[in-house]
Amino acid sequence: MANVTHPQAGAKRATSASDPIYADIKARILSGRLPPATPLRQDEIARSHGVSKIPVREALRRLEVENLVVFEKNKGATVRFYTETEILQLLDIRIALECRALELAVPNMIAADFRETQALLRDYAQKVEVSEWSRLNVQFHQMLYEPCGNRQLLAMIDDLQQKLGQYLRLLVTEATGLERPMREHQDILSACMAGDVDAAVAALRAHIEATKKEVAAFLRRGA
Amino acid sequence: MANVTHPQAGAKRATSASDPIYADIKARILSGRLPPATPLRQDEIARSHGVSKIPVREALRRLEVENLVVFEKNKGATVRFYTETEILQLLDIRIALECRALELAVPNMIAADFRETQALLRDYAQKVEVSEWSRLNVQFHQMLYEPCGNRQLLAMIDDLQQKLGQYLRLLVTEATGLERPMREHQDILSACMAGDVDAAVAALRAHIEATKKEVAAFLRRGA
DNA sequence: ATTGACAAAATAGTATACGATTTGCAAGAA
DNA sequence: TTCTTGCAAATCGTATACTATTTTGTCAAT
Repeated sequence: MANVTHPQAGAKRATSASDPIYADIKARILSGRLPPATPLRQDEIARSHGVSKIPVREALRRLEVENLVVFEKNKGATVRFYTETEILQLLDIRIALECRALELAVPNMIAADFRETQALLRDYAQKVEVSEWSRLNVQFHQMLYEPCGNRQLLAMIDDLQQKLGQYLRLLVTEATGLERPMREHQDILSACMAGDVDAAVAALRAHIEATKKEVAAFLRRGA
Repeated sequence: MANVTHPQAGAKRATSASDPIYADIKARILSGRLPPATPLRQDEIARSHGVSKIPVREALRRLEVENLVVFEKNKGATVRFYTETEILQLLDIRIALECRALELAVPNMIAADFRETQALLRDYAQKVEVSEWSRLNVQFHQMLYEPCGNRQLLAMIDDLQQKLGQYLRLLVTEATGLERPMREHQDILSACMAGDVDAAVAALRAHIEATKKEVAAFLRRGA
């Protein structure tokens, strides 16, 4: 079954006209520049990218599968929004995926991993800019999971992070402050360094559950 | 943020020409009728469905995002295959998602759930047809997770099951026999009925890990 | 003023058409 | 024979063009 010479092996698929359009719209949705319910006019996108509607539609169909846009027959595509319930459910899925990734990663971590992650946490504590917090937070989590060696799992985690970021970028950091997350991050890392898988997973789970509670409160207050 | 009147709320999107094509090709890939590396000729598919290439390409782009087909520039789409490593990694993701779903589901289970699931297991034991085993197995798992109430999570589990089924439909049941899985299924259900979340999750995890070992052995033998 | 009907404009969806790339095959050279 | 080389056919990718549906704007009747 394994077949190294087959085209799809390493294959960064050569680019088609829909690829840059796909990437552009996706980035704009995930960054919040295209808020939920924004209509995505095909002619307009086509014109702005200097192509016809066909690659545009292909890009939009791809985003549809990723649950980032919604098609309505003869009305076109709009940026999808997630309900409060769905956002909280995504956090439950985060717990599943990230705990598993960490569980698989801990046995593979080496000294260099610990050094780099520890250094990241130090930077984290010193940054004052709120916009940096979010980026560093994501990076911390990625560094924890990366040694798990399961690319598909890492991709799913990344996908979730981006979707949630679209809604939570500001809140979590601003509303929460840094103390709790920082303390929890350190707990997780310490358990990893001790090689205690169960403790690390428990700490991570508690961390995400705490985040979930904050998010739930925030959304109740009417986001 | 919640908005019941918004178009995308309940929204079964009205059908476009690419929908039936998408569904057809997806079903044929997942059932194994279109084996990995099969080229998917756009003109041919278009002709057989009585449409032009455009809806066909949209369908294929959707399948590409789902990792079911691969595009190569100017060569078109082929059915994607997963390597042995990737299949085993999918099983690791199964552990993550299904254990989480069960954990969330157990507290929501009611007497009727137990009755139906128990009945299913009895049927299971009496069926002789191998083809039925696989279907009943999937159904058993779905019934366990359904009370978790997280549609997105259930959809992801279903997606995984189908992708794995494409490769493992026969093997797992034929190579393994029924004794082990049956015993493990009963263990899981008993723990659920006792309301013991931890025991249920532990039993499920052991069940999937055992499956993973069998799959690994099967694949090593050269599937 | 408000509503209803209808025409006009905008937009979506898809077939057709065509240039570009790849593939298959045959003929000739090593 | 085996390896090039060079068409010809097949196939892909996308622009153009046309139809169908939805939205918008206008005007008359209430």
